[in-house]
Amino acid sequence: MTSPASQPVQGMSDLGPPEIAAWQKIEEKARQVLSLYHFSEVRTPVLEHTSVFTRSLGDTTDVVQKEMYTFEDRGRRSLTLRPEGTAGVMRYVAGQGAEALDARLYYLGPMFRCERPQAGRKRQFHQLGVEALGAPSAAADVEVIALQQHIFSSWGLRNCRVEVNTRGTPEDRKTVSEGLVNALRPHADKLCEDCRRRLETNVLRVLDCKNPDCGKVVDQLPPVTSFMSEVSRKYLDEVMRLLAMLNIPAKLNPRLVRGLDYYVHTVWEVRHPGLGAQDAISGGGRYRIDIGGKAIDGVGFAVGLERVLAALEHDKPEGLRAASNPVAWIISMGEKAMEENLVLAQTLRLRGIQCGLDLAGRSMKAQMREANRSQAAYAIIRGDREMEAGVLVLKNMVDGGQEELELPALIEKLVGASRGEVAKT
RNA sequence: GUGGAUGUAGCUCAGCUUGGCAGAGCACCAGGUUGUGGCCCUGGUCGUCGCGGGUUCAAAUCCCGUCAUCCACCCCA
Repeated sequence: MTSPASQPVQGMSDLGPPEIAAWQKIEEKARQVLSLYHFSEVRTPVLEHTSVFTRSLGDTTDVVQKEMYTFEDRGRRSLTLRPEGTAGVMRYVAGQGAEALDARLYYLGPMFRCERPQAGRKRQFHQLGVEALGAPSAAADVEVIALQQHIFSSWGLRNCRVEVNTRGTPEDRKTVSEGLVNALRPHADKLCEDCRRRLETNVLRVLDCKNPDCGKVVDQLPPVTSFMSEVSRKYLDEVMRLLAMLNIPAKLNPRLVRGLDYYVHTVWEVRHPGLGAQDAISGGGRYRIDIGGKAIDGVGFAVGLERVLAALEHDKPEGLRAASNPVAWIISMGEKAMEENLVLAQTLRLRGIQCGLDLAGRSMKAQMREANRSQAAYAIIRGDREMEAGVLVLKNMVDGGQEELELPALIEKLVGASRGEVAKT
């Protein structure tokens, strides 16, 4: 069953017919909402020059340092399987004309990170990402957060809320980290081992340490925004005010930290309870990325689709798993009838009626059982007996009633039933 | 990268402590019902016990290695 040759690579998995229906459903719903907000899809390659990521994500981030699938191709170029979507989209935008600098784009596809797999963390996983380019404004950030929430509610996602924070301007970074280090150093003895290391490498990470002792120290600190410029504080206030105006339930979380270097001003994250340790289903923020000599401003977010599906499993999948059932299942008795029924199936399908049939010559009972399993609304029975009489038996699989019809009448009836099905959904 | 748990039929799992014929439920197939599904009854099929090696008269069971999955850390979507 699980010989190495029959398994996918570690942390990667197949999506078969049982799972795929839900995937297609959430993709379709997301696309509908995205078009309401006038966003267009972009598809960039899965493989990029490594520098695309090292430059925009930051050389020292964990994603770049220890999670990327990087290798040399035959021309000895360093290539990397994309660990996230923004960098590639920015490379694309930089190659376009100036008018692309206010594009509204989204992408959907597999991302790769070579981490130790666990629940909610695959080595190949899928993200839906949105990038709204253009000069910074709180209103633009809020519009994108509103879009995100709109997509979530189209999926029927409940029990999740947005946490918002700010990273300030690029100029703020230095004062923030100096300020934090100075404020924390006197309490270094109360911090965990990891946080003492973070004091030197990445102070911001001390803020969201899960260790309760570190939390106590952090709670005593002056707010991070106090190390920032007036501009940054105003920007954050504006974002919170507009979110309230749009009735978007968002919580200011001064301890929220986002890992990638390109973020400025607004950052946010969405968590879902009941997902275990990997509970962030979406993360985003405003960014400024320098690429190809251009500085690109934008705001965006990325949603982890595997985690969304896990969250939906937890909430209530209502409506998301409905696979389309055939309208009719055709049952044949005898070889001659089976051939005629193959023709019938083709006729029905060309008329847009979804149907199935058994071509293996199995017993009536077996074929009926299959019809039942397929959840078809009707069974059509035609054997040699019906062939002689020039009729077909149409059986209603719900109430069990059946009638004999000639071919044209049967087709018309099924066309009607098929339309009814479509109208209902 | 660190620490822990698990891997037996298509699925969910028992059996492992103390080595002795490979099991249950669900699913699937057939019959009960000569051409009528779902419910019920009866019967049946399906296993390199994750993989490789070792110990032993004998290994699903004990030992070593390996691969994979899960949980937590780290980090992230």
